[in-house]
Amino acid sequence: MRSTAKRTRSPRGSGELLAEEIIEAASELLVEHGDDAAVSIRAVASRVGVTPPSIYLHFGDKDELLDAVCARYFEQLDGELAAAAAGVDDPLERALQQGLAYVRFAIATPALYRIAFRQHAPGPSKVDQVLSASAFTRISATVTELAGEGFYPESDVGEVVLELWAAAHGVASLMLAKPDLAWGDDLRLAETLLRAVCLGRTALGMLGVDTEPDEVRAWLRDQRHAGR
Amino acid sequence: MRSTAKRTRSPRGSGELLAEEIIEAASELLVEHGDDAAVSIRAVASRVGVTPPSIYLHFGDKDELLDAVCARYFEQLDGELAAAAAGVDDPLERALQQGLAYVRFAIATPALYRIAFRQHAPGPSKVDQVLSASAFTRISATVTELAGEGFYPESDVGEVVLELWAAAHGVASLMLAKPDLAWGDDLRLAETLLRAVCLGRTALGMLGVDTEPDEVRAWLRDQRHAGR
DNA sequence: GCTGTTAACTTAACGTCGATAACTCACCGA
DNA sequence: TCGGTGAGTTATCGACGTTAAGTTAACAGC
Repeated sequence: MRSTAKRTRSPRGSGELLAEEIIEAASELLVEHGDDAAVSIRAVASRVGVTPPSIYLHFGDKDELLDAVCARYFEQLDGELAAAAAGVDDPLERALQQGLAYVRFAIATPALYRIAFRQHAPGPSKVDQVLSASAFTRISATVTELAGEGFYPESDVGEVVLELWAAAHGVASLMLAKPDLAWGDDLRLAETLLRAVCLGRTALGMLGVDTEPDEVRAWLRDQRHAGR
Repeated sequence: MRSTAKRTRSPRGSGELLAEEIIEAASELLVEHGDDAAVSIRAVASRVGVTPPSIYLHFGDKDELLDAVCARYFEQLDGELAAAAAGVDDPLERALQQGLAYVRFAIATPALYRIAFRQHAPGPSKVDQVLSASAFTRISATVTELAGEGFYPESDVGEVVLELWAAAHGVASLMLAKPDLAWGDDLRLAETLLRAVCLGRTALGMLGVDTEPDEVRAWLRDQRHAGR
C-alpha cells in the first residue's frame, strides 16, 4: 500500500477528475494483488494521495465504487469482442471467437471478473448497463445473424445468447475458482463447449431430430445400432 | 442476530460437537439472510451461545469455517444427484437430470453456492475434496457410461465432465448473479444448454463432421444451400 | 482587491470486524 | 488430593467502512 505524496487540491469544476483517479487506483490494486481484500477504502485513498473520507465525495459507498470499477472493466470487454470479431466474416466462427475472447478476457484479470459477478445491491447497476449496452448487444448481433441464416429455427435469439453467455461464463468462472482441474494450457475445452452450444441444436435439427428427450434417445439408439 | 443463552460447558471429549453446531449456525445465518455479510464470527458465536474466540478452538480462521460449511453443503449435493439419477436407466437422460439437479441445487440456496465458489486460500480445501469425491465422481460415472456407448469417441471423459460442469455452473452462477435476465420461470434454458453439451459433438460426429472450424462451416454451408 | 459562497478536502471519531494473548475453571487420571 | 489439560472466557489489538464536523482554496460579484 504505497503512500503517495499529498495531492494539490483540484480546481473548482473538476470533481470528476478525482473520481476517475479513484477508479483507476482501485483497479490497479485489484489487479496487482489479485485479491479484493486488498481493495480497502483506505488503501485506495492512500494510493490516490487523499484521505479516506474523500472517496465518499465521489461514490456513495464502497459497492458503488466497485460497481464503477467493473463498469469500466467491461467497457474494455466491448473492445476485445470487437477486435475478436473483426475480419471474421462467417457469423458462426465469429460467435465462437467472441465467446473465446470473453473467456480470455475473464481469466486475464481474475480479481476483476470475480468481483463483477458478486452479489450486488438490488437496483440497476452500472455494470449491468454497460454489459447490456456493449457485450450483450454485440453477441446478440452475431446470434441474430446466425438466426437469420436459419440456425435455431425454433428458438428465441435471446435464449441462445443467454446460453452462449452462460457457457462462456461457466468456463471462465470455473477455471478461476478451480484452477487445479485439468483445463489444459489452452482454451480447447472452452472452444469445444462453445461450439457445442452454437451448433448442438442446429445439428440435431438438421438431422430431423427434435430436442425432446425420447426422440433424441430413440434416434441415438437407432444410430448406434444401425451405424458402424 | 439472536443471542442464545449461555451453553453449559461441554464434557471432556466432545470438542467436535461444538464444531458441528458452529457449522450449522453459520449455514443457517447464511441461508436466512442470503448474504455472506451476515455471517460474522461474532454472529455465529452468538447464535451458538458462545464467545467469539471459542470459534478459533475449532477452526483456524473464518475461511476454514466457511470451507467446512460449504463442504457440508456439497455433501447434500451428492444426495440430490443420486436422487435425480435414481431410476433413470438411459445414461444420456441421467446426465441431463443430474445436470438439472445441480442447477436446482445451486439456485435453491444462492448464498451458499456463491460462497463455495469464491476465491479461497491455495492448498487443498474440504470443499474440493468433497466435490471431487462425490458430485464429480458421480457425474464422471454417467459420462463414462455414455463414452462406453460410443459417445465422444475422440474425447477424454474428463474433458466432457468438465464441460458439463462448466455449463451447469455457468447457468446457475449467471442466474444467481443476474436474476433479472430473461431466464423464464423453469429450467428450460438450462435443459437446452445441457442437452447441447451432451449431444452437440455426438451429433456432429455422427454426421461425419469433424469439429474443425472450416469443416463445420463448409458442412453447414452445404446443408443450407442443399436442404430445404 | 475585497468578500461571501461553496466545492474539495481533512481531522477526528464511531461501531464492527477478524484475530490473538492471557486467563479461568471444570474434569479426569494417578 | 492434585497436577494436567481441554473448553471456554475476558480483554484487547489493528484494520475496516462510514459519518460528522471542521478547514481551505478557488471562483463570482462588486
